[in-house]
Amino acid sequence: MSGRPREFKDTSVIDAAMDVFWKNGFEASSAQELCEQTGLGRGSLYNAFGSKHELFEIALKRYQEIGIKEQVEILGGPGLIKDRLRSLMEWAIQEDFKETDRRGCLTINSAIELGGKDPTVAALVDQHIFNLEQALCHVMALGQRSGEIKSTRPVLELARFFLSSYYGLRVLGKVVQDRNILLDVVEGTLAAL
Amino acid sequence: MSGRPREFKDTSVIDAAMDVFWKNGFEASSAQELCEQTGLGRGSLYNAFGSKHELFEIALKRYQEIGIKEQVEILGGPGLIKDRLRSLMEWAIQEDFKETDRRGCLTINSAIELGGKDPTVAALVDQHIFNLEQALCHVMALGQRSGEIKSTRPVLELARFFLSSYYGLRVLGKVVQDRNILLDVVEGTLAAL
DNA sequence: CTCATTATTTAATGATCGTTACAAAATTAA
DNA sequence: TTAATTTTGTAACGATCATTAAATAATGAG
Repeated sequence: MSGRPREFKDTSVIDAAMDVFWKNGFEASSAQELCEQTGLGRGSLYNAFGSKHELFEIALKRYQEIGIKEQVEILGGPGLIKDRLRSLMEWAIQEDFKETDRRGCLTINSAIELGGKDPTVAALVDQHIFNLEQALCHVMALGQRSGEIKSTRPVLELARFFLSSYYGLRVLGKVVQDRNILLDVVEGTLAAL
Repeated sequence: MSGRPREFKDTSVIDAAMDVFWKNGFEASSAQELCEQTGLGRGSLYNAFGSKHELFEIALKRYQEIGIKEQVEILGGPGLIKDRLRSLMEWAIQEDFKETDRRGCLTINSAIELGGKDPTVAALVDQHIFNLEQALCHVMALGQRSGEIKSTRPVLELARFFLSSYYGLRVLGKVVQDRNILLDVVEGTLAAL
């Protein structure tokens, strides 16, 4: 049965690969850089993960798991509903301005780069969007109940509307240098709820 | 002075190149496909445009010129302000669902793929965003004056907020298969103004 | 120890990448 | 017609692409 044991932890390799794809995108990430950053030889990497695309899928899944957890945590935190939604957007802004190379959101990056031609990636993103939509529905419902969020609109519409604005924010965060633009988006979005 | 005359129209070559970049993205567009779709030989293409990247910049500029013209035209059309804004979003949805391969918006695609690492492209996108923001400011001001748009918020904030939601819509249009999601975004956004 | 199994390392695969060199063709100026 | 200039077509450039083949190393089972 079991032969030579692996010399690496799957999780840390995937995290390293995730960073590479996050920084470069899928096409611009070479097997060489993947090997350098993960510390694996070519043979090991392909033996363990099959192909660049399969590794990408795994990395994207990991990113989404981490991301949805963080986001749900922010949305489920203490305080007013609108403050939680604000925290989510401010967290995104901080993410985008953290590093000089503007990595953005890997899910959105993947949706744009591959979503139109890669059904597997499209499905992954679609599912993630659904999960975020669900979490947002939950908070919107809470907000409506407490009177913090207007009840003139269905929660699903509110959730989807917020989601769209949030994703637009992350697109803008990729290129815009004037942070005030992003802050206006936050204020405008919250004022709409 | 002038030697052998060119056998092609610059505009049609740029349009063809634009389609290639739009469909594939920058990295995934090869010089070979560019030659095939433009009809030019490698020599001619490089002699005329210098490099793949320069050609891309030109194609992106052309796309933005056409796009901003269409968008301004929609925003400056007849009818209620909110109907014009709705038309803009519906136009985007129709664009995204027109073809099976979901090309999305070339400006956003470029922002995501290159914006974080390519200052030239980032500046191009930034400028385009500014132009759209200006156009939206103008319409928002009109709407406030006529009472169609709420006056409790500054026009710049409203414009930026709408822009963000609009860009988010285009991201969602890349992967989402349920058109109702996009329609909810439209309704939610308009209801917020 | 021996054997089967799995991982690692290294080198190499054919393909394709963006770009260029070069000669032939087509034009204008003299 | 000749010279200068620019475009075109073709062939090739070295580099890099993702992937794999093959040999070696390390483990557990019998």
